Amino acid sequence: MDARDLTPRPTRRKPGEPRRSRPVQVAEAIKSWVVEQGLSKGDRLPGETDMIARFAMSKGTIREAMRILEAQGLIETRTGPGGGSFVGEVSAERARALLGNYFYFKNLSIRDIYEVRRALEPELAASLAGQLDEAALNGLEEVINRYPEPARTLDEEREQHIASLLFHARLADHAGNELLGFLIGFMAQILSDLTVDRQLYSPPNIELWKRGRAYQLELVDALRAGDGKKARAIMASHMETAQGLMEGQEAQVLKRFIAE
Amino acid sequence: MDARDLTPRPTRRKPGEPRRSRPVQVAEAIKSWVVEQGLSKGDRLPGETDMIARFAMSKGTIREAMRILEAQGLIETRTGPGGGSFVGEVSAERARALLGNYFYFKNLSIRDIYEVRRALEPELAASLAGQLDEAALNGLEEVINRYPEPARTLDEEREQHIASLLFHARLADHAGNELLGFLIGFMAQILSDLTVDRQLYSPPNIELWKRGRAYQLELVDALRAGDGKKARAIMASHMETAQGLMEGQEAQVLKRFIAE
DNA sequence: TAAGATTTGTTCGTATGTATC
DNA sequence: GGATACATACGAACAAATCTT
Repeated sequence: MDARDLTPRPTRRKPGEPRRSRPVQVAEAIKSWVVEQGLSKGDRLPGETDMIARFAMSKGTIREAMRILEAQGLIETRTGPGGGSFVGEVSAERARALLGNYFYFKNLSIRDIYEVRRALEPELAASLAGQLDEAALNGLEEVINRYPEPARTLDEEREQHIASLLFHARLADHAGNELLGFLIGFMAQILSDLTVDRQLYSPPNIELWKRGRAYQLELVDALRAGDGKKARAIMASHMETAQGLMEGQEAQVLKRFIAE
Repeated sequence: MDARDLTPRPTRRKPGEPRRSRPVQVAEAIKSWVVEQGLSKGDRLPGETDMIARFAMSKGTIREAMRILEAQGLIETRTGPGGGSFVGEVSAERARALLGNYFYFKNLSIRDIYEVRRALEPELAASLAGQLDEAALNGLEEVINRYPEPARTLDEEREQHIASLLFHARLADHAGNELLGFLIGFMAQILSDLTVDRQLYSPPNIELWKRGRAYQLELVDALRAGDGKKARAIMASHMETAQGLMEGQEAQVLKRFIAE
């Protein structure tokens, strides 16, 4: 392994730019070094003492840099012999969390989310027709059948909402297109969070439960039959009614909030 | 400000879960503390010495925790009197970068990206009809007119591709729906990166330039006229031809690669 | 301009924890 | 269980940035 001098050059920064601390600079340097070397998942990075020598920085600075890369999901670190830091793929879960931080401040409306869902989910449904094996299809049906009856308590109601979104997340997991799959999974998650945070499951809505369940069963049939057009149509229709019902819930919550 | 004991409790971890280092635990604790307190953008966090006391941890550990939060875009830190760490909104730019890390490993195809673009961009176009003021419309035209003539050099060709994607990013900036806007901006960026990385601008493609430019001019007209249906149709058509041409470029690159 | 106060930034030496052999 | 090879954590001292006077 080459041991070039990796000391970060004192790059000029534009007046507007915030000053970049050394740990940040080191993290950037390590990142581009990894890319240059063409390292990939699982490959080992130089150890702490090695880094200290290469970058001519103290242990503390190096460690802060490593924590930065770790927070972004780019490396993983283990102690002990054979330990050290390793290149790690960013997991879908972490990517969802990081992206979720961005939208945390944005106060998305149900309408915003469904505008995107209505455009994407039917495409996914169509692309999946005839592509799923029996195990996958059974897995979907298992999720649907977790709640064969209308909810009796508020807790059950909440669980039903979440299970219904889980159905879409499962569908997304099987997407051939990873971009499409990720986006749909992400939306299922923020809807899940919103539902819980804003208690969109209250008051109970039997209509939503009945329609949602029927659509999902029909959809699985169409997927099993390999009928892409039908799958797309069912999903499009499902999205439309779900949006209407969810916006209704959102309005109720707002009303409740104002009334207090 | 209350000074409760925030020492992280030694929470049991499941056998599968990787061990969480103290900086990570502290970062999580700070994050949920901020949420509990209802702090928002610009609010100040306790200083380093304060944190050291609250968490009963060393300075280094606290600092590593802060770097983790900083890497996620959740806080910003300044030195000097009146300095310290502050709650900061995650910028769109940072969110794009973090999400880009996830897809870095995934090797998306042009087809994958356009499957999503074809579903989303027409929606954006339609939603923007009649919504943009003259300044915004002129801004869009300025981008289009950066390259009124076909490229003469490879460098110009690359710049034209990127400017064309910038047009879409600008459009996305004006979206009323922040989710939709972010996603389209993100796709413009990864396409931009892919174009440069894989040299998808080579060989020069006059057809792509001519059609793209014509579509964009028509689109701005439709937006100015407030004709949503027309805007949607133009964008849908634009996406379809662009996908075809870009997949052609991708195939050429592949061929060139095999031939070598 | 200069000095002083405040707050983060960086270093180094040492000790401890953890996983492998 | 002991030796080894790693990361992890602590504390005290010093440096740098920035605001105020």
